[in-house]
Amino acid sequence: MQKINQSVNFILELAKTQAMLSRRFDSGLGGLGLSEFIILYWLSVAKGEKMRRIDLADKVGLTASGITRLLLPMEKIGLVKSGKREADARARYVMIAAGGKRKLEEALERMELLLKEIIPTGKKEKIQEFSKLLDQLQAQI
Amino acid sequence: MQKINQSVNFILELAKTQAMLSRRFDSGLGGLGLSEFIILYWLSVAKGEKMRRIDLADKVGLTASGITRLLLPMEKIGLVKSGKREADARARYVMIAAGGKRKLEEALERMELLLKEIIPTGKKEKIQEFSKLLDQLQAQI
DNA sequence: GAATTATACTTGACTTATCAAGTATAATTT
DNA sequence: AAATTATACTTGATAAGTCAAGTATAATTC
Repeated sequence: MQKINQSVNFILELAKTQAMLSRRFDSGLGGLGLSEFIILYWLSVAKGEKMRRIDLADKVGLTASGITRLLLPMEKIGLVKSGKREADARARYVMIAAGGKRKLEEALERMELLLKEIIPTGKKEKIQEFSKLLDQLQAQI
Repeated sequence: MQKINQSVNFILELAKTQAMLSRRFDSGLGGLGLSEFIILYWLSVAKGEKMRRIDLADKVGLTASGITRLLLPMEKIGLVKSGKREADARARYVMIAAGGKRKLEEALERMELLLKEIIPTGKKEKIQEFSKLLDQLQAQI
């Protein structure tokens, strides 16, 4: 099974990095899982601090079903709340709740600290460049 | 929750890309999940085509427990097989089985096709550079 | 060489997602 | 305006992992 394609190698690296990072963040964000963090972040920057579930799924990269499942316990413990949508009865808004804002702010600080240890200072520019590349890849998946 | 740190943004992009990619690969590799593919790949390039579970876990980026759980059904359907290790009775070898080799080869072809659609031809060099950076990040996690 | 500590692996209980199918509403076609 | 198709969301069944704790063996320390 000899020489490996560079693109395939990239997938291996990406998968490994993500597996390691999500484990690290799941246990280092003050009780917030990485996915919960990401959801709260997108809600916090959304116009009116609310989004349709489907748009949230799109931002996060998960399925609508996955979002439903993640939001359920988050709503139960007061991180988010739900609201109807007048214009379209199929959709429901999700909003970040007060508890979610507090948790997010705390988690953001912790994440920045962790990232300081993980990402070498000199690589900041490369990181930004790669974020753009990832964006382009997403468009093709 | 204003402006976002570039490193944090990178994490969001990475998580999203990985979520999208693994969904795509899970359903596009001829019945092999992405993690199964990765496991088979590492076994296929290992010296003697066998590895200790712990070394496999390290290569893949998952926990030993996760590897145990993944290998169980893979062994049952003939993708891998297990062997003892004479020198150390704590460890067990995993080996790629004939069925695993066939599946891997097929999956590798499919993945290369998918990646041709996803990764722009001009970005090959960037991708390689990115892989190296990911390697460096892993060392800090 | 006995006791301690470390390593390799597995297991129970649980979480985080997936897919396929179902429900309800909205938009489009005829 | 009735029928069809598309969208937004949820649900049942299941997969893919995690962590904490347990078992067995190996290595180290005293």
